[in-house]
Amino acid sequence: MPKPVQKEEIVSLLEEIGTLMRLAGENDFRAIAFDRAARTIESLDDDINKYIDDHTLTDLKGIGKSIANDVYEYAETGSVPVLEKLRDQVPDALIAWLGISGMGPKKIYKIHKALDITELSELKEKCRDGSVASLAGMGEKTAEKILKSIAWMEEFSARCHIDEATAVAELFLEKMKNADGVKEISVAGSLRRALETIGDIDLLIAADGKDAASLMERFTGLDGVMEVLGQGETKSSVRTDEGRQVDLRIVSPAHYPAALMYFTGSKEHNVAMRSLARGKNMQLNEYGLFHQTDDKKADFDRPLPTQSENYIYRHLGLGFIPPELREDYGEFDLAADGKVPELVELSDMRGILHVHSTWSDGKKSIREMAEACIERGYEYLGLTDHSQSAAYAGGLSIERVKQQWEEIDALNREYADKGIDFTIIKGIESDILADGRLDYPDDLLAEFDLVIGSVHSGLDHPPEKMLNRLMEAAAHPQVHVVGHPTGRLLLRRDGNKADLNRLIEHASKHKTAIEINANPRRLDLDWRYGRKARECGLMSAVCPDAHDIKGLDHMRYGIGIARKSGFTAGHILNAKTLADLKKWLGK
DNA sequence: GCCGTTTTCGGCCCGACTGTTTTCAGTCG
Ligand SMILES: Nc1nc2c(ncn2[C@H]2C[C@H](O)[C@@H](COP(=O)(O)OP(=O)(O)OP(=O)(O)O)O2)c(=O)[nH]1
Ligand SMILES: [Mg+2]
Ligand SMILES: [Mg+2]
Ligand SMILES: [Zn+2]
Repeated sequence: MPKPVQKEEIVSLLEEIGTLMRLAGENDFRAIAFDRAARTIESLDDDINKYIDDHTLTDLKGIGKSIANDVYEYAETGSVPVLEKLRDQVPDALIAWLGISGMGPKKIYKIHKALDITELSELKEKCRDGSVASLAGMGEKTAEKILKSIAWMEEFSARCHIDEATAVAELFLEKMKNADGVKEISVAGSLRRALETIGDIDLLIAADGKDAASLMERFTGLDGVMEVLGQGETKSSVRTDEGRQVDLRIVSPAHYPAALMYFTGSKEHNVAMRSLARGKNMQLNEYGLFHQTDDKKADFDRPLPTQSENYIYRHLGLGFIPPELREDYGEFDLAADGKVPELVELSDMRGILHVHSTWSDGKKSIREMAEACIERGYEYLGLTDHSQSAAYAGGLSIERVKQQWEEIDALNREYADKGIDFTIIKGIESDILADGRLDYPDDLLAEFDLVIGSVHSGLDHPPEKMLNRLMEAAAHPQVHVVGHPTGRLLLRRDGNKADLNRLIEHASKHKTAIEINANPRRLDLDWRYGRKARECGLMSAVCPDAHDIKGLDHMRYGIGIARKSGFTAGHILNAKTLADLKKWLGK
């Protein structure tokens, strides 16, 4: 029996093979096969070791005999011959060079071979001293561009949080939308899909051909544009002062729907759509959906009607797929059967859960937070300050809890007297202690109307132990919601590696919800667990985890993740009316 | 390397921009 492996190990193993293959100049389709296999393993929601023990990996899509045997071999021996051979051929250090924009596998391998260098520092040196420019197919500009790209890479991170990207996008939208000739304008790319982190910001404009050039000029000349990375007739890219890349694509109004679909992606969704089209003797690109010519190219003289994205899905026998679902992560199965869920919307939300006040580490009083909720049209606020062990965050002693309840009671009476239809719910975000117990005696916990159990300490516990803590909390009769289950901080700190598929099964069984923490630094539970969660009938809650008033406006990002998860309003606790929520909490 | 109610071999998404080239490869979206 081979020793158990972690899913993540296999994923990075396959990714490394694929990447090194490309660098080694292998057939790209072979490399793509390894990438695809990695994606399949990554999306597995049961134990990979079962497939390894039973030798059934080839049941999975994109995994054939060859890759399956590589994985079995790895599980047995800890190494794979094909990878060892590739490592001999291509130094691992070259993988870092792929982060330099404008540098792909061909250039990297060529420079590495011709100049016998592998380190980034050496590459910089050889760009400066003219060695790179003297290579065939390269020149002065090549070397300059490499140096510039390395500088960008070292100064700015490749991806950013979604709130930062949203702010950049809104600024550019504002500055472009009233320009002469703009007929339509939209955010596209990962931001439109509400991905948890954003690489660059993609904008699409519909305009007549005569206006395109002046719009491009306007875009590349905007305040805050530090550098123009490229400028053509239909698309341009710039870098902002903050180091974010913004791409603009301009198409004529007739092409706008197809272009919006293309530019929204994801790449994997696009590839799947285009393959589907070919399978039906049609060709899909950013200009539309077309019948085929005899040599299976797009016949631009024979377009199908595409007045909206929806038309394109229809022609391909699919229901409309909302942008958030376009990740090639199961949406085609849903859309083919007409089973795309009616996704939850921000306007479905009736109340706010998981908010901190000055009683613990929040910046605003209960009254201030409550009034901000009222202004935003919410019916209730589930106040959840930190519990007593969270000394670092001003966690509440039992005595303070009781004092807080008095303040809440007084505020609720005041709202009732004034005829304001708003209720503050007595809640707590209780630490899940190292042994899985909660942070107050059960009889006190029972007096709260809302208990969120979250891990804030012992973050380095091994996966199995962490899972046990989370499962124990989920099974605790007084716990309603498990908070930010992995504890990840996007772009900063990986979350714990507990098997969340098992937590989801367990929580569903005990009728405990798992939150989607809407803070753009967390967005945890991750949307990739949505399918599993829906299968298990898990409830969730979209929680701002707000420590100040601005934090309440993070709800939109949490809703994005809830939609990516495939959740309807029926899956979300705080889409319930207060009466229904109370019924659920009191179960 | 993977896959198949049009196939077990021959496809695998498709177009824009750049730089170095003299007709296109490489990279990116
Ligand atoms: N058909 C096709 N479309 C692509 C390809 N690469 C990118 N696109 C489309 C889909 C992408 O969502 C869109 C924008 O590209 P980006 O590189 O900005 O990717 P995206 O925004 O999805 O992710 P990001 O957060 O920017 O890394 O362009 C491709 O290889 N083929
Ligand atoms: Mg993008
Ligand atoms: Mg882009
Ligand atoms: Zn917390």
